[in-house]
Amino acid sequence: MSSTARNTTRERLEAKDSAILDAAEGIFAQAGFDGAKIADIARAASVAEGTVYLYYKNKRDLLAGVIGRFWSQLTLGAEAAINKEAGTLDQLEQFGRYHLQSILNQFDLVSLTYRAQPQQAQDLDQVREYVKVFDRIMKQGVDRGELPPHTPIGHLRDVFFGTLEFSSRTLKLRGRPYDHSVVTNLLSLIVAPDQVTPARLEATTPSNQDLMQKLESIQRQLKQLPSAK
Amino acid sequence: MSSTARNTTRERLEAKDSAILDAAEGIFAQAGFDGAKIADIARAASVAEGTVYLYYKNKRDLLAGVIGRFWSQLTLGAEAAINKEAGTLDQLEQFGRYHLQSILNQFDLVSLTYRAQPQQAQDLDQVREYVKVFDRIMKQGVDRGELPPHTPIGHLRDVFFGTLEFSSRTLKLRGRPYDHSVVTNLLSLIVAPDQVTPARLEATTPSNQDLMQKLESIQRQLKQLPSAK
DNA sequence: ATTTTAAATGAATTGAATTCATTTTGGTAT
DNA sequence: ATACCAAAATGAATTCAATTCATTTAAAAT
Repeated sequence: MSSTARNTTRERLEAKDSAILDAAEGIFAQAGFDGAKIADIARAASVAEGTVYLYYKNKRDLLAGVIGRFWSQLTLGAEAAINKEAGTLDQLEQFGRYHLQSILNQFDLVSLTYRAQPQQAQDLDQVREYVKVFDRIMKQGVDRGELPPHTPIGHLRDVFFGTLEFSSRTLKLRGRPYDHSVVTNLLSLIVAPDQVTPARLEATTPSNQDLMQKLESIQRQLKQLPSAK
Repeated sequence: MSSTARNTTRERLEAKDSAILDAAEGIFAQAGFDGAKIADIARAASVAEGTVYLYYKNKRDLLAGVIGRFWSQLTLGAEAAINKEAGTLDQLEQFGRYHLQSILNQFDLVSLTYRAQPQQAQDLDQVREYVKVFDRIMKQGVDRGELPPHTPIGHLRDVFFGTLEFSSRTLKLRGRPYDHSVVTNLLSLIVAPDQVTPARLEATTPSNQDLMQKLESIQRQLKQLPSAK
């Protein structure tokens, strides 16, 4: 078996796998999990019913494959949509906008993500990867000194994704399209200092050490200025 | 047909309906939608399989019945958990705490609420009723002058429920129990500091806070300078 | 007590997921 | 080229559970 031959074989198999996922994605999104028939998926992928089971253990596993690929692609799209040079607030806005638009466009698929008890923990691996995009932006924001040192990233992550997911449901329910004010409003809660509130302050009350760090960070920035403006 | 007789008949039917819902709730929660077998539910409710279909058109409809009753009860529980005499922030905290605890305790049932494409719009009627509890608290807060006149209640509603739902998923995923800081943190985002009762403000406003805010504001201004960075 | 109507039953039907004995295909060695 | 083998694919047969329905049982009305 030559290496080239093996490659073409694998490519052929991957193409078929991909065809099955494409078909399944369409049918799942259109008919829901229960409504989707393996027979239909097989037909749409131009394979026999039995073939589907060579690639996926069962219907649930097939859905997991579709969902996993979907979130992987979403992660790639997000990386592309975010300007790494921009400031934290801008990056958050780009990500928030991208996220809300995406989950609205693919609402049916997203809804299938958390169908009752994801059997395998690793069913959500790709979702976790996606969520890390937010963590990275926030961490960078703290490192850059654009966010308070003790920003509760974990909590804010739940606020960010939770709010956008719930908002997408609300919009869908009312037959409304993408609404940028959802993102704006959310960001104002997450990053705007003017709206910082007592409990949040309590959670993030900076120590004198934090203040010193902040001053040093400002000092470093000042040094980069050619001249005082 | 005497009025007493009709009552006992109806009561008997309602008791049976209730028994079916009880059984279904337990089995759906334990086995998920697909895993739940009508045969098991019927056995648990001590009725024949066919009887289930006299009360509910099909399995999906039965689930809708379970979910509807669940959220109705949650609404009653919420009303009971909230002290109407208390201030807005306290009421929100009571509701937030109640909500998070409830959806954690009944996580499996809650997960079944938004299973792919709720067929009938009215499947979510009870959820809407529940959500109104939040609206009422907020509206009262605005009327009482405890919240700003233009508080975006609709947006904040999505933040409130979205965050708590997502947080509950996070906690479950990590095998963590109820965590009050989730509620505290959320409320700090939703309720602005100058609207909070003076006592609470005094208790939680440290002086370093102001310094930190000022420094951050200076830093943001620095970033705006053309030559910076 | 008899008739009528409603409720309940569970065996039979149906429909779709999954399996598996068989066939086809593609690669490798002779 | 041909024969051979293993991998891949097929789709008819099996299995499992939702749903239906002819029949029985219980309750209400007369």
